Amino acid sequence: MSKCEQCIVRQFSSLKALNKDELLKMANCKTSYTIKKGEPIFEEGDILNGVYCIKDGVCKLSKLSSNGKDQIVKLVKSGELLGQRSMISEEVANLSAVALENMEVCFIPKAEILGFFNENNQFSMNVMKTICGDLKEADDHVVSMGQKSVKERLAESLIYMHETFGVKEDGSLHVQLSREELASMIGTATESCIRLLSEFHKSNLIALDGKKIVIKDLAKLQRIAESL
Amino acid sequence: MSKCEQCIVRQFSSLKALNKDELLKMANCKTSYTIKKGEPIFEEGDILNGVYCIKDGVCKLSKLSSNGKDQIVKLVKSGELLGQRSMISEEVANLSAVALENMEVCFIPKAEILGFFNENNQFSMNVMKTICGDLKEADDHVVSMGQKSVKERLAESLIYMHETFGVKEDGSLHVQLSREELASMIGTATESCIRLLSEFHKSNLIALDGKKIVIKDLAKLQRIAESL
DNA sequence: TAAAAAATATGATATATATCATATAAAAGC
DNA sequence: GCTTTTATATGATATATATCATATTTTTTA
Repeated sequence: MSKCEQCIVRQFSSLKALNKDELLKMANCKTSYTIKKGEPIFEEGDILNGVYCIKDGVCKLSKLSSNGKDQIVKLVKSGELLGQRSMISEEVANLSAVALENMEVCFIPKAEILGFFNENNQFSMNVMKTICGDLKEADDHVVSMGQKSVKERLAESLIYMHETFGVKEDGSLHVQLSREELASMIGTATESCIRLLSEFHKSNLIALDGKKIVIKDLAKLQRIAESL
Repeated sequence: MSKCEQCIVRQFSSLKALNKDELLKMANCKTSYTIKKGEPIFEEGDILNGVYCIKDGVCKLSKLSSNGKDQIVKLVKSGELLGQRSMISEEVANLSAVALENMEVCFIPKAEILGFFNENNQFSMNVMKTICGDLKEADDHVVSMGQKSVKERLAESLIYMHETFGVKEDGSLHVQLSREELASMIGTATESCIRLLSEFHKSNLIALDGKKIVIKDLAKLQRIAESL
């Protein structure tokens, strides 16, 4: 069993506040497992009796709207924690988490986390700051959705993926979404999304090769995203 | 100076966890003031050196989009706290807060709140739960904005105002927004908002009298909001 | 590897929504 | 109380986006 000490999640998440003892305790109660591309980590409505540490891979957080379609709310990458909100609110999950690539995650039981809350003030503070950051992002997301056109939102999403998850050796976005998923992130019809991608391609803003997307003119995309 | 003990904010917010001593300390360092309809409590970019308790009145939280238009993100009523997120994140305000009616608020300095964080675990936990609740609301808001039509969102907003802020003696919504504000909450053009209100009026779902809106058929509005 | 299924792409068309114009009504200022 | 300004309302039109249809490509499965 690995000791959590060198884990990427520890370096990037609230867990960096934990001391050696706490890490050891955590290592002893965690469960590690792998999740294949396309499989859920949890689904909306599930009771989460703890949090998930993402050791490797990217997943999408989405919610089913009453019109029967999914809206992707956020993408989450390795180093982050999942399920904190539901655990703290003592509510079932509000969003579903589905793997976009093969993933490695660890599950840490609620009791353990609550223990850290009581004993480690810095850890509590870190969690609080993370959730505050999520809230700010979500508010900004609402503003985009309310005020920007689909084209602007597509440009914005491409930039977001570029900046947050980076590119592969060949320069293509690391996160590969299907056109349907990209549309469900932007809040538009799949066909509209495809059409706008073609348009960006024709204007030489991006290159397309199957699911691969290469951003060729970040500056111009940025101007589009900012309604300029 | 009032002692905070009987204050409505204490009854409804995270502050309910404070004991008599803490309330007294708070009463001694708070500043109360009134804010007239249309005036800001704070604006995005402001440094907030504390939190605001809303004793009376309703305000809107909004953010300026790059297209030059405001998006209203949330409405906040008496009994709630404002500015917690910015204070915890140690960032400038992400949203502007503007009074929709005459308001009475108290300002509590940051140092005081941080003191409660350290000494009163229940208070910290309450704040955390509040912010988690806000995050859930914001995520749900993103889903609405992405998946619902303007008509559905208008129905949804009317229901939200009805349920959250209630009605006056004459049955009209307690919160009165201008058509422009309502549009900026839904994320649409003012004219579109006006047209849809007229349509709801003609279909006998609502009654209109100047800024007053009376919901006449909540069930049917609910069905519209749910895309049914 | 062939066949079937799913994803991507694009055209034609319908619909929702934005924009511009203008009229009327309400509110604010003098 | 009258004038000016601002908000509301509605029509005409333009534009963005959704929907439906169908072709093509890619992926999956047998």
